[in-house]
Parts: sequence; structure tokens; C-alpha cells
Amino acid sequence: MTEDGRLERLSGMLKRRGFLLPAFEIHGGAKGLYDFGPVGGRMRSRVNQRWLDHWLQLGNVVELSCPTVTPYAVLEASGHVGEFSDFMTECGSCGEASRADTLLEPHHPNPDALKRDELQALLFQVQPPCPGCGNQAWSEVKAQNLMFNTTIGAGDSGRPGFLRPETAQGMFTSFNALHRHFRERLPFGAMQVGKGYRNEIAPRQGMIRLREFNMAELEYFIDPEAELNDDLSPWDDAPLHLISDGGNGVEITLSEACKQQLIRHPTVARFMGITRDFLVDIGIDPSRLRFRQHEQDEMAHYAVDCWDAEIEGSYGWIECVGIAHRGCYDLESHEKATGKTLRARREFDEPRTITIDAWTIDGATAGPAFKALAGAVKTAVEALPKSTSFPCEISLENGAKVVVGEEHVKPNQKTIKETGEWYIPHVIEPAFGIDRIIWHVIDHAYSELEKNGEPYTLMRLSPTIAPVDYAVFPLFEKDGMGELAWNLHQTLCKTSGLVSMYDASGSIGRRYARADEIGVPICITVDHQSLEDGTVTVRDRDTGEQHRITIDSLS
RNA sequence: GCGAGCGUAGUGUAGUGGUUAUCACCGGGCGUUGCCAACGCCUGAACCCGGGUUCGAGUCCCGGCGCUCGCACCA
Repeated sequence: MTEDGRLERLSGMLKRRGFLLPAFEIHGGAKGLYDFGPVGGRMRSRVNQRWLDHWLQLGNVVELSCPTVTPYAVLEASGHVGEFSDFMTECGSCGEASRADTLLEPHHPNPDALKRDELQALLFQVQPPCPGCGNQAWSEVKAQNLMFNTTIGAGDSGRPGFLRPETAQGMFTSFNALHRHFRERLPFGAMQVGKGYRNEIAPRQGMIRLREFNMAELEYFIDPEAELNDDLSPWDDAPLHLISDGGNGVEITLSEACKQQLIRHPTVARFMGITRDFLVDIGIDPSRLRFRQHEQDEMAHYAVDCWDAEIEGSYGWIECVGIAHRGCYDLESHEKATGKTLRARREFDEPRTITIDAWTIDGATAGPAFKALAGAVKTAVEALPKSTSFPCEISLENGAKVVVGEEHVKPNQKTIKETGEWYIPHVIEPAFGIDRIIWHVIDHAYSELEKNGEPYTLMRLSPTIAPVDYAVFPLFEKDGMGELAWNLHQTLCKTSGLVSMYDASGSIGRRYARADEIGVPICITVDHQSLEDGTVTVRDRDTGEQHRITIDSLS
């Protein structure tokens, strides 16, 4: 996998040139935390911006920024408190921590599904031997969560919270504001780039599994019953490499994959196409990109269907994007937890008329007669057929039986006209791991060449995300060449969106080499002729070709 | 989390318990050259942290932190 030390040389270069560095290193470092350095920092923000620009082209999405500090209740409602934790217990004898559900596997068909109290009870009852020392003295079961705990507020007024494990929840809880913003018309989307946190048990593989990471997510809200008009034709001449659930890899167009039901939702397919375009735009090699569908049992707790974009690099095939059809799971969960409505309205083509001809209670008599049960009696009575005769014994929801007399009821005859209905929108979510993507962009761009018999490194970064746009060199810092070059550098830096780098140290060849190593697309050299006619040489990184242009045409 | 290996300038490295800690690239300055990692001189920069053994520890022992790999776990 690692071709004779390429990964080591690449990592060394990234550290030396300031792309990626272990964070807080002078204090001994911290696992799973990285700095984007003086070169990488700029590259990261360009990728983020490019991502936003790319999805804004949909025309019906907006950008949000939600807090990373999140109250306990939000993540409890979303299912993360339950799903993102393992229940741990410690051996009282040797101190070894074990997962309670693993210990109980021989004693229960599915201990993973047990709640904490049930696990605890079963553990104390069974007392399985410690895999470490064989003793049977387990501590209370504690939830060890993969989310970072924190306390919001101080002292007794503080309440528990977490650092968010994904940006999505803030967008779900803002649904009503989004809905209003979009004049209550679906589909629409909200997106944000930001930090997410997971207290990984074992961060590994550099940028691949981090404890604090950059993510970019879009929540696209759709009406599950609306007619779909996802246009997949833009990708008809660009088949994708797909690996479907339980199937083998195929090269297939998105249109065809939908027709064959490999991809279960056309919006998911369209987002796969848009994702591919984004990745290729910023420099991912399309031949090292594939989409893989999750197996049913692999799917996260919220997903209905999920396709990963996987990119091949120094660590093999790595999941860098997840495109999940989350159904109505999230909005429904927050509705249940809060009692608030998170819905959109769908008007019927024709108003629907519902005719009711049955019974209901007469509040004046049933109320005093059934007191607290009156509500349940009403529900039960209204469910009875018109042919019922009273008095009559009926069963209530809570199991109680009551006798309802003729005096307690009255006919219920009405016609209700409904012009539409409220429903919980479904969500399609493309979620991008920015760090993993940047890693692969770098990995694919990093080229080890040979130049005049010497090893030579070149970063073929796309100009769309290169950390530096122009490098400006005075051939020699004398006769005014230095001043002219510095002024040009300043002018370029004043241009919005451009970054120029001035370098006057070392031979010109060395400076080209330094610029090539961090992927500067264009080097501009000021020489003697520049002083006379205001022209400079412009050199292309990948071809090495030079031509003269006037300074004016640059800015 | 378990097991194994590793931790020396910015990077890559050498280093029998006793050196002024090796070499290369690298960075900076000066000079020279003047369009693809040129050269000379000068210069900068390191034993992961904390204990222990020892007259003496980069080297041996213990613990921590970090890195790599395998297992386990997991977006």
C-alpha cells in the first residue's frame, strides 16, 4: 500500500512546508488533533468556500452557522446519546474496563439492545468472569459516550451538554425558520461548514480519523410524495463506479442506476453526481473515486439509504462523503422530544371531504358522570359505529370498562373539508469530511518526479484550491527589481481572493522548486527587461513553460 | 482498550553506559552567478516528558505522552 516510503516523505513534506502539523506538539501533542499550518490553513478555507459555492448553485439552499456546544436534550432527541455510547463496567479486582454488553453476550440474545438499568441488573445477576483476571466483581455500568461532555453554565445552574458530533442537528432544530425563509415551499436546503467532535477511542491514520474535524453538510428537505424532477442527464456521458448493497462494482450512469433501482432515490443520485463534480473540481482523480452503498446493518441509526463516496489514497479506499436518505427520522425525533411542530403543508389537488355520521358525547352529562375519564370516553364513543345502541359497555384505552348511557351521547354529524395536510419532510443529507477530502486532494496532487537526475516534488493542486495563487520573484534584489517585484506582490495581494507569495532568497531555480512543492500554479519573475518595458515572465507549474506579459495585464 | 515496534535539529538520520551528540538536506546572512533545487564563507537548530539504576544515561529499568502496525471498536 505504501510504495517504498512515499507516505512518509509526503507526511514529512506536509509538516516541513506547513500544510499539516500535529497540534500542540511542544506540549507532547494530542492524539487525533491537527493544525492546518501557514499553507494548509489557506487551502482548507478555499476548499470550504468552494464547497459552499458549489452547492449554492442549486439555487434553493442557504448557509447556516450553528453552535458547536449543544444541550444534552438535543442530542438525546436525535438519538446520539443512546447510539453514540458504549456501556462500560470495571472489574473491581484488576480494574480492567469491559463493555457490559460484550460480557453478557453468552447470557442474552441481544444485549446490545438493553437499556443501562437492564444491563446492570443482568450483569449483577449473572456476574460473568472478568476476561482479564477471572474475578466476578463488576462495578456499576456507566455510559461512555463518544461525544465530548461539557457543562453549559457554572455550578448548580450548569446543565449538561456536548460538543456536536455533526453539524446537522442545528439545521434540523432550525427547520421552522428555514421553512418560513423559503416561503413554505419545498424542496429547500440548509448547509454549513464547521467543526464536529468525536472522542474517538483510537484515532489513527493521520487526518483520517480525528477527534476534532471539519465537516460540511447539506440538509435537503423534500416532500416524500411530491413528483420528482431530478435531472440526471448532465452525467449521462460520465458513468460512475458504483458498488451496490450486496452487489459487485459496476460502471454505470446515474440515470441507468436509478432505472435499475440500484439507487433508491433520484435526488440521492443527483447529489452523487454533484458530489462527484465537486471532488473532481478540487483535484480528486476520478479514477480513484467510487460510490458504495451501505449494507442494511451498517447504516447509521437515522438512515434509510446511504451511499458513501470513497477515495483511494495512501490508506486504501476511505469514506469521505456520505449521502444519506434520512427519511423523516430527525424532524420526527425533535417533534416528539419537544412537542413542537416541524412540518410542511401539502395542498390537495382537490379538497377532500370527510363525512362523519356517528356518535359523540354530550359534555353536559358525560362530563360530570365520567369526570377524569371523560376524554377517553369521548375518544371511544366517537370510534363506535352509527348502529350502536345505548346503554352499552365500552372498553377504554387504559383498559377500564364503563357503561355509557343514552343520556351521555348525542349524534355526531358533520362534514369536514380538508384542502391539504401537514407532513414531516424527508431529508437527503450529503455530509462531507473535509479533512479526509483535503488529505486525498494532497495525496493525489503529490508527484515525485526526477529532474536532472535529482528527485523533484511537485504538487499538482487545482488552481481552485491552491494555497497560493502567485509566487513573485525578483531575479535579483538590485537595480530596482526587488522594489518592482514587491510592488507587484502587494498589488496582487490587494486583489480580493488572491494570495501572492514573495520570495527573493536562493537561486531562481530553488525558488521555482519551493513554489512547486506547495503547488503554486503560476510563478512571476521580474528581471532586467521588466525595468525597461514593464513586462514579466510567467511560468506554468505543470509545464514549466514561460511567456512574457505586461504587468498591467496581471492585475 | 489490548499486544508489538518506535520516539535524536524544520526534515531524514548516525550514535558499545563516558565525544564539544554524526551526517545530509533545510533555514538565515554575506559574496558570486543570473530563468529551473549552482558555488564559497559564516551562521541557526535536537536527545518527547517524569521518575529510577549508576561516579556517569540519548543509550539500561519503570511510568506517562505521542507515532506506526495488528486485534478490538467506530463514521
